[in-house]
Amino acid sequence: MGLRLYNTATRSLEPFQPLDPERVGIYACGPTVYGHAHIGNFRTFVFYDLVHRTLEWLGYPVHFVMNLTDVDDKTIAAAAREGMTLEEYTAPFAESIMEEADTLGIRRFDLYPRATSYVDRMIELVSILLERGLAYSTDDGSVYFDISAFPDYGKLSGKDLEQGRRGERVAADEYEKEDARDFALWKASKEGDEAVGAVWEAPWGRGRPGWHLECSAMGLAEVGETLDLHLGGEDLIFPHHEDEIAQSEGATGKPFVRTWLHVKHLRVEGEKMSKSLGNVISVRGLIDEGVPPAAIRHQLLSAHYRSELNFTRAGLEGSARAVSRLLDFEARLEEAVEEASGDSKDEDASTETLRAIADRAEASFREALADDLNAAEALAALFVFMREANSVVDEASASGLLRALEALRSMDEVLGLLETGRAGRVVDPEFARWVESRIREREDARSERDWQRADAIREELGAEGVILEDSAQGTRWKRGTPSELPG
RNA sequence: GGCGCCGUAGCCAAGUGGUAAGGCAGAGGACUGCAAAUCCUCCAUCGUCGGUUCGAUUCCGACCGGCGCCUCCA
Repeated sequence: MGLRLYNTATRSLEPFQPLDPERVGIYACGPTVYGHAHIGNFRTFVFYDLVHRTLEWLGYPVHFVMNLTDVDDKTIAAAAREGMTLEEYTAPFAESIMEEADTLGIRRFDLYPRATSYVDRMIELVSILLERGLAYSTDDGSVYFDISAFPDYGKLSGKDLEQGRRGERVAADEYEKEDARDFALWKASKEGDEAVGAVWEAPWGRGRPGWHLECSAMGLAEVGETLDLHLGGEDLIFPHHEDEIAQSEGATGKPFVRTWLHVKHLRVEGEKMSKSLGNVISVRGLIDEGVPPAAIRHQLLSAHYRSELNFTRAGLEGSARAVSRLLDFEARLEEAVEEASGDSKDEDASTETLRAIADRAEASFREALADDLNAAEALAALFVFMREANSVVDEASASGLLRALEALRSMDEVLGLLETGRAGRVVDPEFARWVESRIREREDARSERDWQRADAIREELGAEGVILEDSAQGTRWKRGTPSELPG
């Protein structure tokens, strides 16, 4: 079955059909870099990552662009408060967001354009819209989009245009809009703007671009006149994306976006995350507390992107355990492959069974993703695979085990849990040498059946975060996640 | 008020017109010197009330409860 996606514009599942199969063009609304990103932002970014990885996994050549908004009211205000230019103020935030994204296993997209680098394009767009009579400038040098000239306005969000009555309350408005629903393409400069360098020369006056304009400019410039996919948080449907459509289509005369994908907001411990509730969670904070990044990623992937996700502490612990099992599973397969290739086990029934298990798992995994990127169901397929494979690992031959390992890693190309989780188990070599020497001492004690000494060493290692696993092939060790450690 | 979404086991969370995936937690068992890891077994009738249907958790309606957008918040 081919990929099907839920298109916000049509409110239905549609088969995915890129305009150009050689280059799938995707634009995602990125963060405003005026502060640290929170876990809600990262639900969205992890979703972008899921789209990115899934399409590539399915074989599509993807061109994926996510913008960074480095000029808007809040950014200007914050920069002014700090006495900095926009550039100086936003740079560190952009950097920290990228770092955290890396930590969560969000693969780099192809391009991260910044709004301030595309102002020329925005001015061009406004000129075209003015020429075409879709926009008007006002005495103060601002420019507004004339909604009444764009009949499709409201189609994406399903707004009833007759709701806001034309002309009403315009007099009371601080701007000189002709219609309360018109939106700014260009804002005439104010003193604050000058101080932080948020001012550009345009034919109709000095000022700065309106927020919605940047995404049209960057999308058109870096992806094309018609995007295959445009992604964003659910809150952007109106007015941001509605306005993007009006500007872009008004300027090009072509459909701007074929499929709109919107991700739902998350909740924290069952409540809306908000500054007033004081429950805004930062990824940086979680990581500093010792929460494994892979656990965060797991929880963010555990619910379908169009449903609300409840981000909780308890869930984080559960996710840490789940990821840990996945890592154990990979390690177990690797070890088994090594052993099996040693004693050249023959192909047998259990090998065939393992191959069948892997095939079936990949098939249901693929089906889940193809069905509107159902990551929760894909995860279920992976865990069923893990249970079934674990039960035959000891009997299978090297070729069967390799097939299982290949399937596991293939699925992780999309989920990115192993690759993210492995980073948490890296230890420095000196520590590893110490652990191994303690394990050898414990082996001596065990061979003398000195259980007390053996257990004492295990406890000593446990205090350092090391978990031991005795098996017929010797003792394995791993570094445990906080939730697995005593205390 | 307008548009829309959700209510599945202790927690998280998929899904289907024909008696409900997966994860975490929990109970019992196998394995183990003891553990760990792993495996096996157990643990829900799907907010309430009606309707349609041979049959509904899944469709329709009402109600109760929670939530989103409608103001440059992902």
